Amino acid sequence: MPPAITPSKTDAKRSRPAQVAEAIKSWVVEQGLTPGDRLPSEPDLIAHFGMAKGTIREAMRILEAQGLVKSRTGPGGGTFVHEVSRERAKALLSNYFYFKDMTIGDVYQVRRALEPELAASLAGTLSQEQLARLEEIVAIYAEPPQSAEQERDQHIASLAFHGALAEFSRNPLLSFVIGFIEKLLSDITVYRQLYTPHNLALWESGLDYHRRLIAALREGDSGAARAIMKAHMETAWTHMGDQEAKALRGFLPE
Amino acid sequence: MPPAITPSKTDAKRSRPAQVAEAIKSWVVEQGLTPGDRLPSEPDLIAHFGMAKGTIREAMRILEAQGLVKSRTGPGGGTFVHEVSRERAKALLSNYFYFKDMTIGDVYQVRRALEPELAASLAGTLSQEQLARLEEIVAIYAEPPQSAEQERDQHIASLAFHGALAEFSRNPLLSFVIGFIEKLLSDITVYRQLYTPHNLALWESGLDYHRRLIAALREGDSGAARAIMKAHMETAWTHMGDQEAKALRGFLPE
DNA sequence: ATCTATTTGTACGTATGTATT
DNA sequence: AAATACATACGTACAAATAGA
Repeated sequence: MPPAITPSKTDAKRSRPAQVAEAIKSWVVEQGLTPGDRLPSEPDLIAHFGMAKGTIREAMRILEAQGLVKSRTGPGGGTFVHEVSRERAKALLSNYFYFKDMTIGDVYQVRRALEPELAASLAGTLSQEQLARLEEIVAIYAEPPQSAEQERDQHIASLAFHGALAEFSRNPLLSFVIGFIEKLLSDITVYRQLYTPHNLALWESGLDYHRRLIAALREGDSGAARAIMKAHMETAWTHMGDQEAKALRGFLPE
Repeated sequence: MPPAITPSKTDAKRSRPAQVAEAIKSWVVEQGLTPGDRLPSEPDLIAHFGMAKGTIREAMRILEAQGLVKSRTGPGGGTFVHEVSRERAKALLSNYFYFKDMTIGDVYQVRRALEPELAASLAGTLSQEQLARLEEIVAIYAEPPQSAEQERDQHIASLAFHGALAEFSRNPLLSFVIGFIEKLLSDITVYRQLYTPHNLALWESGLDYHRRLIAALREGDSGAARAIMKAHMETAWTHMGDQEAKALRGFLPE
């Protein structure tokens, strides 16, 4: 059942493949197709739109680049509707910020507002497995780092702690934004060695915050969770120093 | 100057066009190309990668779908690096949330945390033109609506007020997230007639909040701006009622 | 394990737009 | 107005991958 869309609509400006991609997208929405559903085969689309193979394929690539479909070869193969993955969405959004001058301070302005809210909303909602997962992560930086490499790994892990909290949230928007922030900071740590020069006091306080947070989450003490996270963010914020002006730029992930 | 990347790297899983797109992307980063810079011509890329035209073109479509390049025909034409636009980034991110069950309540949980912060950070930083723009927007809903259509337009405008504030921010991340939220709510209003059934008291309070906010922003009173926005959000939040459970879904914009 | 059918993936040559000079 | 330089579109042929007999 090929899409019932006219080949060339009023938006004459756009390229043919872009128009086709758009038509297929609307068709998917109209039909209420869900992940796993199959799109018409390449030959079918060629016949239906009356266009060349290359044109149809380019359209498919557009949809694929957006993470909306995935193709498989072979019998029973074809192109299938695909749920845009979290990772894909983060990567695409990173492209946008690549061209922006964003500072660590900018990121923390958002973190300070959102992370306490996340912590509060998570209190009392986590399963034993999820709490255990958090403790696993904390264990990675339970001891002071012995090398620069280990210090970096610990820094990544402490960011992953926040990423895990984000994943546990039932609020897709809050979850995504905090997860994206974690990726931003994590990428910058990996690609640019931009992590706090070792500071024993800061490391100790961070560890303590994370442990107290887990306790508050386990006990379902929403107010305490919020307060702990708030203090955690403020501490990190005040210790950022000159790094806050540092722009994070220079990578186009995928 | 063709990219100095090997045609087929270790990631054998990905399709050829995807690999080429990735190679070109890294090359752009390495070369430090900026928006407006030209990529090698199609024939050059074909020669360099030793691949067929179609393959190269599909790669270009991938980059174009991500908003990273734009092509022009004619002499002096070609494919050019392009800054990912705000609109494109929002559309791509919308694709992600299309598959999520997000409620109005979820959106407001984030709004309540971010909007007051935005308001506070904007106090005293706005130009006369920007303040005038805000007042222009407020004028649209200065009088009670006369029709359902006008009511919708006013609702969109009051959302645009927040969108304008977001655009005025110098924090790209905060700006984008709030702008994206505005788009989400705005789209849902247009596509689903999902706006508050008319409530004169609520309309009046919203108008009042916006006006007082402009005054606080003009006077540079950061604390007042934050407090006003906070109260504004809380009021809207408490008046949401049963709508907060309503999922916003059903559109794949571009 | 081999063949076979199905469906996407790649290659290449040619023709058609489109905008600049 | 015409030539030029570039992307865009078409059509066919063949290659690769995968599931099933």
